[in-house]
Amino acid sequence: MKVVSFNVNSLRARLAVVLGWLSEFQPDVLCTQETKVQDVDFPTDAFDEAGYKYVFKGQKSYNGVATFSKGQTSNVASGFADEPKDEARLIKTEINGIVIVNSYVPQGYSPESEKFEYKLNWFKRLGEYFKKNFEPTDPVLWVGDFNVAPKPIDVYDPAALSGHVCFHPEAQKAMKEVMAWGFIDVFRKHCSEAGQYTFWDYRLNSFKRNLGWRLDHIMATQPLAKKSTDCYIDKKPRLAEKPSDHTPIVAEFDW
Amino acid sequence: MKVVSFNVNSLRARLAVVLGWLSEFQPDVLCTQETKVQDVDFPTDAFDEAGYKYVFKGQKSYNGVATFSKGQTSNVASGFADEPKDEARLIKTEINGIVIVNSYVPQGYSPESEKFEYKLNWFKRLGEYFKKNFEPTDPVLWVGDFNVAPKPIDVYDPAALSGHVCFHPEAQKAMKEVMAWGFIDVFRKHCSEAGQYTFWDYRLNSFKRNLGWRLDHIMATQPLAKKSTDCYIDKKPRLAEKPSDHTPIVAEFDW
DNA sequence: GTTATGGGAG
DNA sequence: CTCCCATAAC
Repeated sequence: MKVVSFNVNSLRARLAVVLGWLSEFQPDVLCTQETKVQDVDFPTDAFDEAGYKYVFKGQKSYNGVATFSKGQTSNVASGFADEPKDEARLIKTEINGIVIVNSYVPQGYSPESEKFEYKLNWFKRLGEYFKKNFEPTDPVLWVGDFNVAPKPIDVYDPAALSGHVCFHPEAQKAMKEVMAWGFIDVFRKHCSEAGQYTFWDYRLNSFKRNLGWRLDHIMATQPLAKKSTDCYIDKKPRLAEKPSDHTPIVAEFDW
Repeated sequence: MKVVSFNVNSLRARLAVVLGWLSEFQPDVLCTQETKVQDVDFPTDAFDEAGYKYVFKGQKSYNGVATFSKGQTSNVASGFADEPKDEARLIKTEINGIVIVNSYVPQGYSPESEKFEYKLNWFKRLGEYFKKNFEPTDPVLWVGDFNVAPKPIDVYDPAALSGHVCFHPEAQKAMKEVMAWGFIDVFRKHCSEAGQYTFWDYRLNSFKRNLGWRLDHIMATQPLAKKSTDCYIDKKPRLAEKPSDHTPIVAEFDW
């Protein structure tokens, strides 16, 4: 079973890239973030033709998540139960006996801002969400753009980026506390290399110089993690005609 | 010798269409209007690669003209000599012994507006320009988007469009007075059919219903007109991925 | 840089 | 419907 996370930076602007990549890569599950499309405008037809099921939660201009799958989806829910008016950043579904939580964690703007507080709190709420709804012994995947590079090895220049909202001790701690419930970093199970990134700023020619960040993750509970056979970042979509600033991360499971 | 006029409605937005069409059609001269690009941003590299020379006069957002050619250009001049601060609507060059005046005549907004006065006056100044600089016995081409359909046969519904700035007796008269100096309508020399248009409004599905206007013209002085062998409108670019609202008009000369 | 928006223009 | 712009977010 092949599961992917990909921040598409507008699903409609990236439609050709996403469809081409789906067709070539044939993942079982594709979790996308920053779809930037309202539900009413979601391009369902294109994915019907591609033979994928979909669940989505979007809003105008910003955020938005969508999960595509070959197999049937069930028990779909979006956002946190207590906060129906939240931004479109979380969608849960069950596919093939696995709970898949697709999340677009707030970026946080600056460490002094309210948005950063919102980010830290969002992680906290997500931690409570897992505790309340699942057990670490369940097959659960937490997937998406976390807007956090967990360790110095996960950014191109830890010294220069020190204190950035996506490489900030408090953000790292907030993420770690969610992890502590029972998640394993599937990528780091398979690869301990430096220089492995999923995001490059559009500016500065950062992709060509590999000035990147590892912000997109596939986390699995123990029963799933022990069945993972591979995890890798696919940089091909970043070389497409209209690349996103993120690139897909792929995990494979014996499931 | 193949000469073309094409209002591209943004040269940069239409770059792929224009390059593809150039490569397929191989005209000797291509006059474009509404390039909507400042000279500093002109996409010279793409046309260098395509093997075309270019002369251009542009401005931000609106108007702009560019003439492309396989052969060498000389004696380039833009605008009217007396009005250096005019909009970028006229560029003259000489190619292969022919004077080529590429013009984007003001649209005129509404018959009551100052812009319509400007349009009528622009034709008048152009008439004086020809009188002052050339003889009707010279090989001169006046080419471009004139924003005038000269006769009822040149619009899809003369009754409904009566009084429109592009089908207005005063605009038609102003254009006719420039013609009277010594120009022949090369298209009408070869084709007297109705329903032959070069412009369709993006709205209303007008292209599919052929609700068009013949606004783009290739006019020639006698020595050139008598050597014209064909003149036709090529609707293929209007079927491209990103069509302009205009389509090219092509003239061929034994020259 | 690249996406989005809304307003102005045709 | 398709451009342009300015602004905002990342």
